[in-house]
Amino acid sequence: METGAIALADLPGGFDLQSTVESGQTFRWQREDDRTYERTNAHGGTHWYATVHEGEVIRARQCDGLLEWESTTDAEPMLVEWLRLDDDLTAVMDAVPPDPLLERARAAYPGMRLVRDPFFPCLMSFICSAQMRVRRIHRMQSNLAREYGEPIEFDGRTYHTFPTPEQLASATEAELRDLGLGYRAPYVRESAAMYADGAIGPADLRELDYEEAREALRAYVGVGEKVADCVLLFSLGRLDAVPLDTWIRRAIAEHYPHCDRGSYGETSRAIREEFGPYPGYVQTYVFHYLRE
DNA sequence: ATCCAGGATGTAT
DNA sequence: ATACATCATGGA
Repeated sequence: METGAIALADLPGGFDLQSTVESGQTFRWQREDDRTYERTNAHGGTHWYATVHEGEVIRARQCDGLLEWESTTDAEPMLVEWLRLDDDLTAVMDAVPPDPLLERARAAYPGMRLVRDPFFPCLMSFICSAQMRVRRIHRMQSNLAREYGEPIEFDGRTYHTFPTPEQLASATEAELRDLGLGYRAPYVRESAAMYADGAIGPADLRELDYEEAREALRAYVGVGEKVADCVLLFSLGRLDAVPLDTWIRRAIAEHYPHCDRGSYGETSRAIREEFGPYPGYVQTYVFHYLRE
């Protein structure tokens, strides 16, 4: 086992592990007490979380100004990438427009960062997210990993990789429905097969501008404008993407009715101007704030 | 029981 | 382009 710690005091804007990995951006981190996304009375902040990527297990917790980690490999570069520890969060926060709702949301979770999740698990997660509650989306991804991923032993516990596109494409619709995916089962199967078969991926998407990329992602089954925005924001680092989900639409109706332009595309443009130079960050703070 | 959840799809207009 | 019904499932 390799271990290490990242000093958080040096990070501009700080960091908060719990809100970052339990704010509905990523569904591949598991609390070691198996209570991820459950409402708890605990103060939070010192839980161990675990994730698996490319066959490597990483456990991390935040304690005394450190992000401590234990892993099958040197986890520091992965943590920096996945948790966007390279973002200047101070600059992001300073740029939040002086608006009551936005400032309340920003102040509610100091140190919360966007994530930079791997493309395929992110795509599958948000295909599953349609008309689902956050905790259930997380449960669905855990079910997929347990049933179709590869088990890895680490420090006396069994972890699972997220299934490869081929592994998910080989599942039957009935099997996926048994995991609680409901009508999203064929979407997951079909889109996994598409990606395994060479459909558009991160490298291609990086060459497109934001709205082109959003449109291109809709080629996947079960991916509309909103899910595409989630993948662009939480995986591809398009910080201008603003997923218009039920919570944000509610906020628009209540606080920014002038931004409701009828269509998704036009409302998106209007709200991106309202949210300032880092609209994706602001969206995620508002979402987490309203949902809690 | 009834309603709702990080919506997308197919169909009709 | 826009409006509408329909799609599973679990939790409150």
